[in-house]
Amino acid sequence: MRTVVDILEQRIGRALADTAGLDHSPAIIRTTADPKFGDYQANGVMAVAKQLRTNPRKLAEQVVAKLDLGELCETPEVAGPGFINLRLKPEYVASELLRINAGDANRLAIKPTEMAQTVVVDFSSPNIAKEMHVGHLRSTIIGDCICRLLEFEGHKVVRQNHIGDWGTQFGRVILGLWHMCMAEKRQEENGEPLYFAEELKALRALAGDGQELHALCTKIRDRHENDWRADKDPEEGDGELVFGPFLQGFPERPAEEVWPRIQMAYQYVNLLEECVVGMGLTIPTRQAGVIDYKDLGRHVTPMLQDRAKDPRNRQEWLAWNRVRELTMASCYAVYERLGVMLGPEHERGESAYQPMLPDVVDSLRDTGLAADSAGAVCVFPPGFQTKEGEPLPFIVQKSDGAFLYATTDLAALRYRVGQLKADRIIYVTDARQIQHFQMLFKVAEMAGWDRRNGRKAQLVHVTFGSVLGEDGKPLKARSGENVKLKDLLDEAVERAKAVVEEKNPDLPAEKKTQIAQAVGVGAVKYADYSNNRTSDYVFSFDKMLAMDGNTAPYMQYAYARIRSIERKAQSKGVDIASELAGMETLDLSEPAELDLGKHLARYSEAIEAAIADYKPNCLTAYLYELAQKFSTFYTNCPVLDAPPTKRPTRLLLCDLTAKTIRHGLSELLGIAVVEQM
RNA sequence: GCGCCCGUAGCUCAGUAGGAUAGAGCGACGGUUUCCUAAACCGUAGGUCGCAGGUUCGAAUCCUGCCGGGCGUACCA
Repeated sequence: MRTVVDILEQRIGRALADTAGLDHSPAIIRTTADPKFGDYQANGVMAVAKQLRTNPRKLAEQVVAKLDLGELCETPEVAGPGFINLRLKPEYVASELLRINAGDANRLAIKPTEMAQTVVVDFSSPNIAKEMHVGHLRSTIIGDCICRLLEFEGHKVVRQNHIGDWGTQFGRVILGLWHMCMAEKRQEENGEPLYFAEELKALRALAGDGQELHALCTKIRDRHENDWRADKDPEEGDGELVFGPFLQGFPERPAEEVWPRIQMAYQYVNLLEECVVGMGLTIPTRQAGVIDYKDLGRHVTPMLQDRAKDPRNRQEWLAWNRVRELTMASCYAVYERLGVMLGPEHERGESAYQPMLPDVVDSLRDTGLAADSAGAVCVFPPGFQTKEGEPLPFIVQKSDGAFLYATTDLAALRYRVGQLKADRIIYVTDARQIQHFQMLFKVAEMAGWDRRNGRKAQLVHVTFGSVLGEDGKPLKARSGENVKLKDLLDEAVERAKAVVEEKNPDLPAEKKTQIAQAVGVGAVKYADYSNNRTSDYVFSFDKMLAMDGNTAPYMQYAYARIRSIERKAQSKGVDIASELAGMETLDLSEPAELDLGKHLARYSEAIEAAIADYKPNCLTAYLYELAQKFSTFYTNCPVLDAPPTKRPTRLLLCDLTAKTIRHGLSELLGIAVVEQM
C-alpha cells in the first residue's frame, strides 16, 4: 500500500534531510485542519530547525526550493512558523481516479503489502451452553473486521474461535445435565414440572431476600443429596443407575427439545452457585468427602478433565461434546446474520488444548519459572502486585489440580507460534482482561514460547469498552439478564422494517424484508464500528437507525442513490461501462467534484489508519465523510442532465463512490449494501 | 493501597508518534423540493478540551500533582 502521504513523506523527508545535512529527518505529513492551507502540510521542518538552532521559515524556504513535486502538487507554500503547505493538482487527482477506475473494483488500485505475515486472530469466543449475548458482539465484529482488513492488506489470516468450553464451565455443564436428568426423571415419575426451570425463576426473584433464599437453597441441596444417593450403585459408584443411561442417550435427543433445557439448567447451576456462597451448606462426594455446596462445580471439573485416565468419564465427554455442537449451531445462526466469517474450520476451543496442559505446567516447572505457592502452581512475572503488595501469581494449576484459562492460553499461544506459524497473534477481548494478557505475554516471553526459530512473534491485545444501556450501566434486559444478540438484531430489523414501510410502502414485500435486514443489522454493526473501540458506548436503536449522521442507513442511502442514478442512466440508454472505459481526462472544475475526487483518492489512507491501530472507526469516519461529500456533489451537480462534456466525469465520480462505499461497507466491515431503500 | 482506562458543546461522540482558528451528529433556531430517492442539502447559535502546575516556538495530545468516574487486583473467564 502506498499513499500520497507516503510519497510526500519520502520526497519531502529527503529534501529536508539534504538541506539540513542529516541522515534522516521525517517530514511529518499531516492533512490540514483547514482547506485554505491546502490538502496536506509538512510539519517536520520546525523540529529540525529547533535541533539546528536555525530559523524554521528560512529552512522551510530552502527545502521548498529543493523540492520537485511537479506532477503531484501546486508550488508548495511556506506558512506560519514553518509549515509547508501542499495542494494537490487537479490533474493528479484526475489521474489517480482514472487509475482506480482502470483497476479491479475489489482492490481500488490498492496494492497488497510486500511483507505478508501469518496473523492469528483470536476473537468472538462464545461460551458453551449459552447463546451469544451483547457481551460477545464487540469481540465478534471487531475481530472480523480486523481479519478482513489484514486479509485485504495481503496477510495470511488464521481465524481462531477460542470457545469457552473447558475450565470450570465444563464441570458446571455436566452438573447442569445432572439436574436436567433428575428433573426429567421426577417429571416422568410424578408429573412434577422441571424443577430447575421453576427454581431458576425463584432464585432470581429471591435475590436479596436472605431467609427465603436460604430455605430454597437448603431444599435444593437436600433433594440433591437424596437424588445422588438414590443413583448410587454399590459396586460401580455413583451415577450408574440413572445419570449414566441419561448421558448415554443424550447425544441422540433432538436439539429443539434439549437445547433450551440445557441453557436453563446451566444458568441454574451458575446462579445456584452464587446464591449458596456463605450459607454453609455442604454436600457429600465420592472422592473428597463432604464439601461446601458452592464448590461442587469446581470439584467435579478436575475429575472430568482427567477423563483420559478414567474411561468412565467418557459418557460425560460425549454429552459435553453434544452440548458444544448445539451451542455452536446457535452461534452460527448469529454469525450468518452478522455477516461474520467464522465457521467450524475456525473452531479451536479451550478443550482443544486440554492434552497439552500438563506439559505446559511441567515445562514451566522444569525451567524453574513455575513454583508451588499455597498449593497452586504459579509463575511470578515481574512487575505485578496483589492488593497486599506481594508478587502477583499467574496461576497455571489450581491447588485442586485443575487447569485454568492461564494454562489454556499458554498452550494456545505455544500452538499458534509453533504449529500455526504465527508472526503475529491478535487477541480481541474486552479491556478488563488487560492484566491477564500482560501477564500472559510476559510469561510467554520468559518461557521463550513467543519465538519460533529465534524470531519473536508479535503479541497484541486489542481491547474494547463495554456496551452500555441508556442508564450508563452495562446493557441488560429488563429481567436483569444479558441481552441476547439474536433479540437485539431482531429488534433492530423490526425497527428498520417499520421505517421502510413508512418511507417506501410501494416496494415489493420481499425487497422490504431484505432492506430491513441490511439496515437493521448494518445499523447495529456500524454503530459499534463508528465508536472508538477503546471507549464504552451507549447503545441506542434510535441513534443507530437515524438517517442523519454517521450511521449505516445514511451510508446505505448514499449508495442506493448512486445505484438509482445508474439504473436511470441505463433506462435512458446510457451505457456507463463503455462511457467510462475509454476515459483519458476528467474535468474536475466544480469545487464539489474536486473535493469528492480528492477524497476518493484517499481511501488507502483510511485503510492504513484503520489497520495501524486496529480501529474500524477510522474507516467509518472516512466513509461518512465520503458520503457527505457525495451528497454535496449530488445536490450541486446534476449527473444525467449534465452537459455532454461534464457527464462522463460525473458518472465516474458516482461509480467510484459506489465502488468505494460498497468495498468499505461490504468487504471490510461486512455490512450489506442495498440497491434501493 | 497498587495498576490500567476515561473526563472534549445541553446530549452522544471524533480528534494523542505535539502543529495554525478543537470537529461531527442529535437537540435548538433559520433556509432549500416544477430538477437523478428530502432516509437529503445549506446556514446560525453553542467550548476556561475535569482542575492546577510543568516541558517548548507551539499542548486536548507529553510530564507531575489533585478532583471525579469506570475496571482490575491468588486459584472465574
